[in-house]
Amino acid sequence: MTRETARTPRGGKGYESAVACGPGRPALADRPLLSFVEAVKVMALFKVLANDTRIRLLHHLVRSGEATVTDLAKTLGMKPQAVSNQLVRLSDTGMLQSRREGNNVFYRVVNGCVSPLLDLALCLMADEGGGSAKGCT
Amino acid sequence: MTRETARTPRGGKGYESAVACGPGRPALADRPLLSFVEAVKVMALFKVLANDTRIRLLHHLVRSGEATVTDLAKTLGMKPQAVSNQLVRLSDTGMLQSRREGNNVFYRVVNGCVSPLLDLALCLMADEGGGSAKGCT
DNA sequence: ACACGAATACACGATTCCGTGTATTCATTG
DNA sequence: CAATGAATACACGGAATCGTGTATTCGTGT
Repeated sequence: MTRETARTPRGGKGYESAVACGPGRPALADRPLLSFVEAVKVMALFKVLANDTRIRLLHHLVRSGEATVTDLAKTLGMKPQAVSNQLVRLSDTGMLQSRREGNNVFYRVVNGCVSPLLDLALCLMADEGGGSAKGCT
Repeated sequence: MTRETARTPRGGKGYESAVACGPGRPALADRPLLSFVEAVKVMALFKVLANDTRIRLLHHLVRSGEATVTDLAKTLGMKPQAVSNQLVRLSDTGMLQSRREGNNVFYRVVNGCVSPLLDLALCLMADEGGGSAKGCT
């Protein structure tokens, strides 16, 4: 309780959420502090994204719309087993969905948050290397 | 229960980036496929976020603007060593910045992407638990 | 100089994760 | 039915991660 000043007029204090995520969602800064279980949930989400293979899979799927396991395996230069493992993992989070057509299984992105999230990540990544004026918005 | 209809009118093909991340940035779907090193960089970023302690630290800092190590440690109910470790880790990515005042060290968020990223994560998390209509945008 | 608290640095034990290799299931074709 | 190819299930070895405990640095006050 030394200095409560600062109070940083950063964007998003009193605003609504920057991302259009349903109507009337309060801004992040106005939400009550994340509970432990909420934090664990968010952690689980980021944990799924914390893997270069899964990131490349997601980006390829965002670009192509749909792809089979072998197609993805060839594109990434990996074995189908490894790719399938990661695809299952991505499906468990609700980001992906599979569709069987004959002998092949097509995967596609079914959650609209995935693309913005990747975009924002690239954004933040660019800022790191950038100079002083950080912040994407 | 494979929903085969769909054919998903994937948003963001030909658009600019959904996140205002500098002018003229192409949409994610229009970018060339992520190279290996790019994917590794993004992975490193998500890896830092893939921890409940760091997430709660970030959220608390987004809310309070600035806080000391002991303050954060008390808020999270953890030892100062653990909190300091995670704060250093967050600082290495350029999300946080430290400022010394007397005996205490204040940390604060210095990258504008952090808040939207957390917001979007909560968003996606809500969708998972939600029913059928997935997608935040 | 000395003591005290805040913050950090470092090594250790337990846990988790990822790709590989092997085996199994599913669908098509001869 | 046998055979092939696609996809998945499962256990294994190597690597990374996290909080703890101990020791050290930094700043202040007596």
